[in-house]
Amino acid sequence: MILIDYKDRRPIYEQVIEKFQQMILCGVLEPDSAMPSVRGLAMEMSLNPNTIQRAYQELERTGYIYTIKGKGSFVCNTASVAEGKRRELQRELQGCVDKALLAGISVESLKDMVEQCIECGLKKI
Amino acid sequence: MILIDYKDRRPIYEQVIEKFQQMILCGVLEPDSAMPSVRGLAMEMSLNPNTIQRAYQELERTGYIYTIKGKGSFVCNTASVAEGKRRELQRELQGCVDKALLAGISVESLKDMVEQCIECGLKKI
Amino acid sequence: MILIDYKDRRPIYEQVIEKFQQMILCGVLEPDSAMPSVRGLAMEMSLNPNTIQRAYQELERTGYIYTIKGKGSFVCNTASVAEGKRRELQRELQGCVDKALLAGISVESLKDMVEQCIECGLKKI
Amino acid sequence: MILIDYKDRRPIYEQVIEKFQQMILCGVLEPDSAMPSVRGLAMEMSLNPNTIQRAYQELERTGYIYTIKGKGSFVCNTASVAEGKRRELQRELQGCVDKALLAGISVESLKDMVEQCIECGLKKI
DNA sequence: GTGGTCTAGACCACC
DNA sequence: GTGGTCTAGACCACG
Repeated sequence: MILIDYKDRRPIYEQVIEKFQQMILCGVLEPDSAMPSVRGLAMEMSLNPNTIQRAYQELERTGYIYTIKGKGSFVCNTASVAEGKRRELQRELQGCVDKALLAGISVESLKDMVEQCIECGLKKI
Repeated sequence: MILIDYKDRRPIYEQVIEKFQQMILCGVLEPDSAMPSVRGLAMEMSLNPNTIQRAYQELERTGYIYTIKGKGSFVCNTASVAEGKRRELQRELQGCVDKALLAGISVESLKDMVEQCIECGLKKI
Repeated sequence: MILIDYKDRRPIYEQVIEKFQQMILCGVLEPDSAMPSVRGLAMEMSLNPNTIQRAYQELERTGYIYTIKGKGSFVCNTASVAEGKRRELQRELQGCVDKALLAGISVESLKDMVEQCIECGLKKI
Repeated sequence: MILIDYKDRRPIYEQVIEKFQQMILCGVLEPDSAMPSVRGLAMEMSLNPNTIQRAYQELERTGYIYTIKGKGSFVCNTASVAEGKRRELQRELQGCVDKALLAGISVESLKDMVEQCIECGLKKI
C-alpha cells in the first residue's frame, strides 16, 4: 500500500503522486488497469478526498493516467510516460550536479559520489 | 550581485541562502571577510530586512558565517563547512538516484545521464 | 497554560520553546497529540502569531514536534529527543562547572552546591 | 592574554568581564594590583575602548575592582568577592538542575553527569 | 481551518 | 552604525 511520511516536508498529494508514478513506471500497475477510486483510496488512507483528487488530476495532466467519466481512472501506456520521467529526472540530476560543481567539488569526486549512491540505491530495491 | 528568481517556487530567503553558500564555498567570499549588512543588502535588493535577516540566521546556524553584534556578519573558514556541504549534496544525489532506479531506469542509462549532466554543468561555470 | 516572564531578558520565543520542551519531555504532552494551533495560541497568549511560529519552527528543527501543512503540529516520540536534551544539558552543566573550577571553588565545595541545588529543585516540582 | 571568541553569542564585554573575574578569583591578579588601562587594553585587543570601559564599570559595580580617579583601576580584596561569585554560580547551577529535573532526568543520572563534568573540567585547567 | 512566507515598521542591545 | 526581536497585517499553499 501507499505509505505517507508525515514528517516529509512535501505536501501529501505530492507523495501520493510520486508513489503512483513509481508503481506505473516499474510495471506494478499495468497499462489500462483501473486505478483505485478516489473516495475508496481516501478512506483507506484516512486522507481528505480532495487530496487524492488533486494527485489524480496531476497524474492525468502529466500523462500517467486517463479518466473515463462515470467509469474511473486507468493507467496509461508507459512508453511515452517513461521518456517524460526520464527528462524530469535529468533536470533534477542536473540541478544536483550544478550545485556540486558550484561548490567546488571536483568531477572525480562527484563521480565517486554517484557510484556510492547507485550502490546504496540498489540495495534498497 | 544576487538575483532573485520570483518565478522560483522556493522562498526568497532560501534563494539568498543558496547564493551565499555558493559564493562562500567556491571562494568568492573569503574567510573572515565581511558580509554585506542586513539593512544595506535588503535595501539594495529591494527586500525586507527580515528576509535577509532570516537568511543570515540560517547561514550562521549551519556554520557558513559568524556574527558579531553591532559589528556585522563575517565568513567562516570553509574547511569544516565544505565537508558538511558534501554530505548534504550526497543526500540529495541519493534521492535523485533512488527515484531513477525506482522508475526502472537502468544503471547504464543512469551513468550516461550523469555524464551528460557533468558535461553540461561544466559549460555553465 | 504557558506564562511569559517579561522581566526575563531572553526573547519570548525562547521562553515558549523551553516551556514546550519541558511539557514534551516530562510527558504532559503525549507523542502524536496535537499542539495548539499557531494562531490560536498566539491569540490566547496575546502574542503575535509570528512569535509562536518561530518557536514552533525551532521545536520542529530540533525534533520535538512535526508539522503537517494544513493540519497542524504534533508531538514527536520522546525517545530520541530525550537523548538530545540530555546532551544539551550536559553541555550547559559543563559550562557551570568549568566556571566554578576556574573561580577557584574546590571540588568538595562544588559537590555540596550541587546537592543543595538538587534538594532545592526537587521541592519545586 | 585575554582571548575573545567572536563566535560566542554573548557580547564581547561580557567575555571580558568573565575573564577578569576568573583571573581575580583564582589569584592571577593580586589584590590592589593595577588593572591595565582602558585605552591600552582596548588597543592591544583591537576593541573599541567603550567596550572595555563597560566591562570595567560592571566589574566595579559588582565589587571586583575599584577605581581611583587619575590613577586607574585596581583589584579588590577577594574575600567578599568570592562569596558573591559563589552565590551567582549557585543560582546558575540551580537553573541547570531545575531544567534537568523538569526534563525527567533522575537524581542518580544527574549526579553521574555532574561527576563527569567535574572530571572533564579538571583536565582543562 | 492549518502552517509558511513576506512586508512594513518599531524598539532594543551592542559597538 | 550593526544585528536581534517583536508586532501588525497581508497573501499563499495545503487539507
